[in-house]
Amino acid sequence: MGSYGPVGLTERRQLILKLVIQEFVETALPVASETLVRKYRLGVSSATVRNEMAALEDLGYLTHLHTSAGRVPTDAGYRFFVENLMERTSLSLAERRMIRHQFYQVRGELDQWVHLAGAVLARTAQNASLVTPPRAADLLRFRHLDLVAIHESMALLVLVFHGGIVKQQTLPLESARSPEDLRRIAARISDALADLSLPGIEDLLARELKQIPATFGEFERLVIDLVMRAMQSFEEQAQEQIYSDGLLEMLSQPEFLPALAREDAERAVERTRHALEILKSGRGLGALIPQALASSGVQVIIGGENSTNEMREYSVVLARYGVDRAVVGVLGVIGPTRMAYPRSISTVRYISSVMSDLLAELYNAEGRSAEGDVEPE
Amino acid sequence: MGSYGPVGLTERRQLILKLVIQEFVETALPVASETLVRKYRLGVSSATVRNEMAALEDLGYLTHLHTSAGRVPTDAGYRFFVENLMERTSLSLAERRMIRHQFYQVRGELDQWVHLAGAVLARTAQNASLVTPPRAADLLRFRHLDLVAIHESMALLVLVFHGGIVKQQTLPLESARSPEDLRRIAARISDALADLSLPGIEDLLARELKQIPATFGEFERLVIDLVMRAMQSFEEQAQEQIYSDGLLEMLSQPEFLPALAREDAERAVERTRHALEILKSGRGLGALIPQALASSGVQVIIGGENSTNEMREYSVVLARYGVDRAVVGVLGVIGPTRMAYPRSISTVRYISSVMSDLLAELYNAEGRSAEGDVEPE
DNA sequence: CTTAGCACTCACCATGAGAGAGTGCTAAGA
DNA sequence: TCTTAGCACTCTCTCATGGTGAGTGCTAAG
Repeated sequence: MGSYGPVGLTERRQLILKLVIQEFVETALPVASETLVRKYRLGVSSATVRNEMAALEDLGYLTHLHTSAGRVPTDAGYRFFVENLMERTSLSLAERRMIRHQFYQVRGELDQWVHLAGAVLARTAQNASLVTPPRAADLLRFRHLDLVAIHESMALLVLVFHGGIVKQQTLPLESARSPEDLRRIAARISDALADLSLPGIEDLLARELKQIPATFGEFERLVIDLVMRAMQSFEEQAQEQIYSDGLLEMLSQPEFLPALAREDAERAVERTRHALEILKSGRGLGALIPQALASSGVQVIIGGENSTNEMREYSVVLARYGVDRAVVGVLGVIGPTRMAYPRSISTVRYISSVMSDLLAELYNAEGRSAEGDVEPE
Repeated sequence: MGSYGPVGLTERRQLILKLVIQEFVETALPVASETLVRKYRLGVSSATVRNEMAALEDLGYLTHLHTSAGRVPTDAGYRFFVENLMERTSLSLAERRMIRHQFYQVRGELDQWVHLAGAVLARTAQNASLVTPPRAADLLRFRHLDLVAIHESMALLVLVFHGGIVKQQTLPLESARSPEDLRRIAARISDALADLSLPGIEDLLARELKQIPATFGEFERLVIDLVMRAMQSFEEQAQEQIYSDGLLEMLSQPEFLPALAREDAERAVERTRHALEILKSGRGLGALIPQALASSGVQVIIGGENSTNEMREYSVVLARYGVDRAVVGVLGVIGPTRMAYPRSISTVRYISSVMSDLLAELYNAEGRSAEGDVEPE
């Protein structure tokens, strides 16, 4: 009985904190001392539980909105729960199989991975999801380009970068050119720029300028210029790109449903708009991405721990995915602070590992999900 | 005074109907007889207006929710307004310039057009927008393919179809192949399949089978098979693809804001969820697309005119865009039946014409927006 | 055909009472 | 010293009530 936890909390208090959180996460209703005693056969009276709750409140782990309301966890309470009390679970075998299978079905279609990840995250964690597309770990590197004539005065420039990234761009033609001509030019430029990053291409051009018989003609220079501009703009917008899904799943949480939430229905509407704005604009989320890219492991940001005040009522569970030193991205779950953290965390961890495996195949390398302990199928 | 409108409505009744609709669209509040007299100096008493309103109600153009509430247009009322009363306006020159300019900035990036169209439609009409990507008018036609080695046992297959549609797909390699090898194979297949549709490719293969020295090796056959499968799945999912944007703009309409809408705030939440579901699932929208593709001109579907009951409270303004016999798509605006129809219609018409012009450049042809009367910049 | 006048209908709002849930405190018991 | 029964207290939620105001429908006179 006298055993103390990490922060001087008796075991019983830890148990009560844990139960309060579990109960609140499940019902979204403030939890009463009586409820705990009844539901979990605590073997003590509600008065005792009340005393313990009061202590937990003094310590900052719980609050209540008014005198006669049950207890609700604070951000600090959730934090303690996530770090010390929570049982680490995995997704069930059936769920993992199902998820693997879905990814297997689109394994050839690289551009579908991000969408699928977003959809699966959202459905599995019953919250909104965010996924950044896989990006070159350091600098974007050129792989290949192709020129396709559309008609006499217009061509399509197809760019392929490392990491399976494909971009398309139209290109006006001064004069008609034969397919063979275009093919030859494309091959020549592809070979010249192969595996170069943007600075690498700049170097190449600088060196090439000094040679008397110029390697590239005017048209080639135009194409290379377009390539560079595309790479430039791609790198600039790379950070901002956050794909998100599962708005509907998140809005099914009682926080957004006035029928269940006791408070005024207007609050629910405000929250909905707010959530929409956050997901659409990415404000408050953008700052989390570099942070998640820098650290390994699943990151949990709870409510007010967010840098922006806007995110005070939301928690975010993030992980990196990808292949080290080659291509990386971030994916995660966002929802109200009252979130099933164990499940969100295991979902994020698992999908991160699946995405990493997929990318590893592209790179012929070991996948590198955020956590070392990847669950195998 | 004795002049009669198309359906036996006196001119004064038509005027009153028009004013009720204008007023209701503006304020979202039921409009009272007194308000009309005061605001528009009708020169008659409110009692007279009430009599006229009662007549319009008998004719099915107006209703009111309860005895002591002002009048609200019915779907039939809106329909009559759109067909007979509404003044046809255009977007202002400044707006058109701005929009053209935005499209000009992404003119090279084909894949941005749809997003931009969605964003601009939504912002200009202050409602949600829907845009289907441009699709081949009849059958998808192959233009070109390219093979890029990623590593020894993996290649990227880049497919280019008519209409600037680009698809990517990974392709496992049985054995390592040199870039030249891949290039040669890609060129051979590209030439063989150029401009063919799916049935065309099937024909080609059937003919080719009869020749004793097979034109294509095993690997080539594999690639062609992938091409065919990609074309197949692309055509299958072509109809379903509806991009939508502007949810936030639509949710700014008073219908979704309990603060302004007098009714219960719960209704606002329900509506929000409902709108989300419609836009996300595309249920009720999918049916409208073929209809819009088939007819030229701006289509207006008002409330209950929608086939699905789900869409009873929404109106949709749609137009086709594209290049006849080559590539076409549909774009439009969706919002509550209480919608600024003239503005929505002119927005849809204008953006349809801009998109058509852009596509026409790709095709070296005349653009073909839904309406003949394209406003020039 | 128009309109002043007026009764009537309803939503809306503030008020207040009553019920119920849950706490905090106190004092007795182990 | 810890636990607990008992109880007062607090606060939300709900429901009923009556008053107010907006707006209509009707009637009868101009």
